[in-house]
Amino acid sequence: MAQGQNRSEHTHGLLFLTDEQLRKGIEAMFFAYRGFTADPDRILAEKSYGRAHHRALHFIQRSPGTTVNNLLSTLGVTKQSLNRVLRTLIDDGLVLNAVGTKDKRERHLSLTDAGRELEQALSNAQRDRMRKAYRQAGAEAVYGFCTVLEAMMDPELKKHYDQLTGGDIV
Amino acid sequence: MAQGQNRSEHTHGLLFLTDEQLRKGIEAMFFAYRGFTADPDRILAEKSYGRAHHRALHFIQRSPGTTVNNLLSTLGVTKQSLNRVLRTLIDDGLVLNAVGTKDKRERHLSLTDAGRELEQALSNAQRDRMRKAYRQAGAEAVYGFCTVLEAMMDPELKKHYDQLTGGDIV
DNA sequence: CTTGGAATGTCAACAACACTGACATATTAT
DNA sequence: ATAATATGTCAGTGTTGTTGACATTCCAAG
Repeated sequence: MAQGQNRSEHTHGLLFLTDEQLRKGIEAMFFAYRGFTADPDRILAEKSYGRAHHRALHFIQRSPGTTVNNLLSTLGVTKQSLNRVLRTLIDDGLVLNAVGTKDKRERHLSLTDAGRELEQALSNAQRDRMRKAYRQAGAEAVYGFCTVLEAMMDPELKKHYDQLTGGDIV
Repeated sequence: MAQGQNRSEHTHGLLFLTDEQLRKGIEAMFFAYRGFTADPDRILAEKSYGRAHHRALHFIQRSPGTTVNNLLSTLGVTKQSLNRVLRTLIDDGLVLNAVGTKDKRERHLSLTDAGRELEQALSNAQRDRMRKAYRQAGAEAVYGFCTVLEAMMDPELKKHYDQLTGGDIV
């Protein structure tokens, strides 16, 4: 299917992108995302948690002491939706909810030891797959991988990403 | 945050992957996937369809005449879940459901003109973002992007992907 | 030709996770 | 005092996934 032409586009740095090539990239995203979430999903199912719990744990771990509002805009869900998840995590003793010292309206979220433990288990599973994929693909590919993903983000989401990662990946 | 070291890892082709770097890749997938689905989601919301409808339309367009069972294993959902979606698409006149000629148990799925029209609108929106990201990132990056995504897939899903794409991307 | 199994469709119930809208409370800012 | 902010909560709804059960249709093997 015109693979020679495709390769030449690649090696010559030209981008004559056909709909077919774009469609392949779309399908790659679809199938890869399934793999991306598969391992944590298995762990979560055991503890009757869902993906939403994983996301909350991840970003709380990533920004300990973050406020509910900040987490809200990072995750891009409604407060009711986030609250349902946070409620169970707090009740189960995985997340701490501390009243702010400067502004007492704010609640600062952090993980308990148990919360860190689960977050670690989930992250390890996800990182294992990511590490294998990285190793298999090679450093150049990883660099390109992140570059394209960053270019795919909505500007508003990119801000959150940059804030978390310091704007540079790999 | 040790970016000089990161860059050297990249340029020297070595992969000393820290948990921090892997975590960044994970967040890139998370934020990018949100952007990836954002544009089709807006169109779908207007017509009160969901992502599941988009996926069905996409893979039926991709393999016209495919059977329900094949679609089932590609999408990785239960037949009840898929059937609910197919039902509405067939009733709304977007999908055709033809009894198999050789094996009359099988149903062969294809798009009507209206179905093709919606699928095109959805795909165009998604491809536009993908195209911009590809152009912005460059050909080398695109190649790496697909390589890493492919390495991230479950072997079972990779089969479906290879079957659809012919095993070579970009 | 009967029978077993495969492919499909459908019903019911349920759960996760998103949404909207409304309302309460505490706190801070004006 | 009053307005705005940050958070929490209640109620209702929708999409998408799940299980389990059951019927139908049809192919293929005995």
